[in-house]
Amino acid sequence: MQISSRFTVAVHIFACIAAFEKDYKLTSDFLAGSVNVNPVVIRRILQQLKAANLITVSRGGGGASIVKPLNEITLFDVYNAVECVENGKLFHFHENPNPKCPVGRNIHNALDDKLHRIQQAMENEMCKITIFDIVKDTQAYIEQENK
Amino acid sequence: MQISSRFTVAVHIFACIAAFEKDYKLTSDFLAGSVNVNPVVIRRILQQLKAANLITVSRGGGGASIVKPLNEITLFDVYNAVECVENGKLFHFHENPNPKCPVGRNIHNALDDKLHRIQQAMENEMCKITIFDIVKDTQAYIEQENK
DNA sequence: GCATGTTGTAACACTTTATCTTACAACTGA
DNA sequence: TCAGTTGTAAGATAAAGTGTTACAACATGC
Repeated sequence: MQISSRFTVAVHIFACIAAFEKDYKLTSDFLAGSVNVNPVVIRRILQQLKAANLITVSRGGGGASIVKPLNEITLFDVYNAVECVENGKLFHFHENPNPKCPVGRNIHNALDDKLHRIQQAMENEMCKITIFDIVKDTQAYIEQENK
Repeated sequence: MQISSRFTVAVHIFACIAAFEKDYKLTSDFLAGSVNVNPVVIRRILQQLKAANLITVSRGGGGASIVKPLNEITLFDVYNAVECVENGKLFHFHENPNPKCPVGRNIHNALDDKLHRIQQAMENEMCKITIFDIVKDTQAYIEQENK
């Protein structure tokens, strides 16, 4: 199964805030319009990003804003914030290998470190990419349109 | 969401075949006993591994066997064979960003290559690990038990 | 203080996917 | 021919993702 679209939606939200914070109030309705999902979906993700100390959301008044420099927020931070995988484990290991079978009771030992290495490789790459990179490239594509 | 347990089950199957092929006939029932799932689940995975030319399954007679040297089968081969993600895309991108919004119509452009890099990092690591590594380590753990 | 707009969150519906299970025809080797 | 096994369909169940409605809590401007 794929990694939940919450992740790409969250990145989209950051890109929107960065692009429009000077000109608009970034309400869940506004963001929902750009992402094209229900505002409640946006609010739920905003809550997760807020819990991870990546953004603030103004109750009552409305609007979200980013609390750190864009180049200090990595895709891994966002990925973690929106909890795309259970317990941080990318792979779902079959639950009950047979302990009476020599292979069954040792497959976890033999495989776990390798699965972990694979996951690490992915997460390392996520750490290398920041929201700033996304915002910069998005702007570049937008400017390219205006030529 | 996590990557389907079909993947770890498939690896478990390889470990079993390698460990027991001299002493037992590797039927779906036997494998199901070690993995601790329904034999039909095993058969379906065996079909996928067979379609990827990694194993053969004897109809009628029964039993599965591996068709290549263990060190020529990577975890990536297995992962691909059991189709853990749709269209080979690890990330589920939200379907309909708003084309009327500058960010909405460019977020795909700005993000796709980065998601691809992340996926590549993971797949590269998978390519580095072979079934031989798993089998070897499993045997090591089994021998350790007998001390 | 009140009206207005917004957030935070619960509740529920719907869809999709994974996983499990039963059943049985097709096949193979003894 | 028989016994054991595979291949596969069909349906059950469970879990997660996603969409939607509703509404209390809250902040701000007037």
